[in-house]
Amino acid sequence: MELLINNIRRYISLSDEEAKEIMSFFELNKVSKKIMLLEKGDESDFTLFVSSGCLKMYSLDKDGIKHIIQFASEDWWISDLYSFLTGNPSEYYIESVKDTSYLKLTKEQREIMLEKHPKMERFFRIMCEYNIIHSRKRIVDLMQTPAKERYEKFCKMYPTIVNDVPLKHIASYIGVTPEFLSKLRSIR
Amino acid sequence: MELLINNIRRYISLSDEEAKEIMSFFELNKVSKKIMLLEKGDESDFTLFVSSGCLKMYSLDKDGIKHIIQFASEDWWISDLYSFLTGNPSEYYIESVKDTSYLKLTKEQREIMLEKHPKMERFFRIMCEYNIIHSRKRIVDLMQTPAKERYEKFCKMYPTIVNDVPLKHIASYIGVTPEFLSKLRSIR
DNA sequence: CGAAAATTTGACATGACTCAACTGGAGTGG
DNA sequence: CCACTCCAGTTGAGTCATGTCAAATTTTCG
Repeated sequence: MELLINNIRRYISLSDEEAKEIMSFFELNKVSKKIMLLEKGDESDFTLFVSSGCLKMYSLDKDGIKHIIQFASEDWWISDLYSFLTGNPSEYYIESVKDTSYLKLTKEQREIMLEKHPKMERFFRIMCEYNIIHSRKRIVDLMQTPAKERYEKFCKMYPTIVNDVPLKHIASYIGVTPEFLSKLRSIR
Repeated sequence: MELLINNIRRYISLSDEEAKEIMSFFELNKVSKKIMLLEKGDESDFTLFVSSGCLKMYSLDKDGIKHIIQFASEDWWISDLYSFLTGNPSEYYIESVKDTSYLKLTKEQREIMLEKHPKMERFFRIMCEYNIIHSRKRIVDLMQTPAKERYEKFCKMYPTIVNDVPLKHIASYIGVTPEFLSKLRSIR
């Protein structure tokens, strides 16, 4: 897919030849909405790149309440790195929010790819670095920003996702109950 | 320093020759407590590896309240990746909590090092991946774990740091006011 | 020892949650 | 195409976790 190659080229340069080879490590898949791609307890031996649609990753707490860790819509990567790296069973779930097509890179394929294309180490390194920046901002927000502002920020930052997912998912992502988010919205 | 080399060897293998060369990109520094290593507004063009002592990274909100993003004691890395990567002025502060010695790797030196030792791409990639895992756990905790438990987890996870820093810093890290943490502790 | 900082304590305020009831669409099946 | 169900979303009353502010106490350290 064009989209993936452009995504990679944002951080490193690739010849057309290389691009084609790299693509060959990925497998294209399509799912309809509400399909589980990863269940808690499974080993997450893959990383996904969403080419259209939207996925969500979440955990369930002891009361069975969902906490959304990440959305991934078009042009985003998503995986349970913990399980992916350590081989331990996953703590999280990954599920489609709408009809979605994605490219799948298995752990095994990634190792082979990194072996053959050490450039890609650089790509994944940089991608991770940006991910860390993002995670840190989110941590700071959870600590120092009131819920109402978190919601407004979310809407500004992810206008696409706001249209793709039900409100209660957004509530979960920003860390409040759906009822409370509803009240926040009505106040404005 | 031995410590740094062992830290790197946790993820990739290095010959003694390589280890020596890699060390040469770092600069050893020592500071006493309460010294600012990075101020908001500066460009953070370095990454630090703490070889003894303890550093903290924090943001200040509009009311001037500190929110600790990360501690780094012996054998930890710390940097404001955002500023380090983008060259934009930093949003954060880095300050020593006690007398500390650390190894400094500048952006420039890192680029040269990565050029000469592409292996290190792999090291930084893996380090970042583990960092992301950790950040995600912290996000989930902030969302789904009550403050008391967060405190208990912190004590278990970072017994060293508990002794190194005042309580109010821990309160800040787990995302509560010092007064409230104090009450939590007295309840037990 | 004495000043400054860290920690504790208490009274009170508030943001966010719980639970239950209600509303309004979006399917679904007859 | 209607009746029915099932969610998502809203609303309200009451509660709980955590914050605020101010003061008292303890610890740290020059």
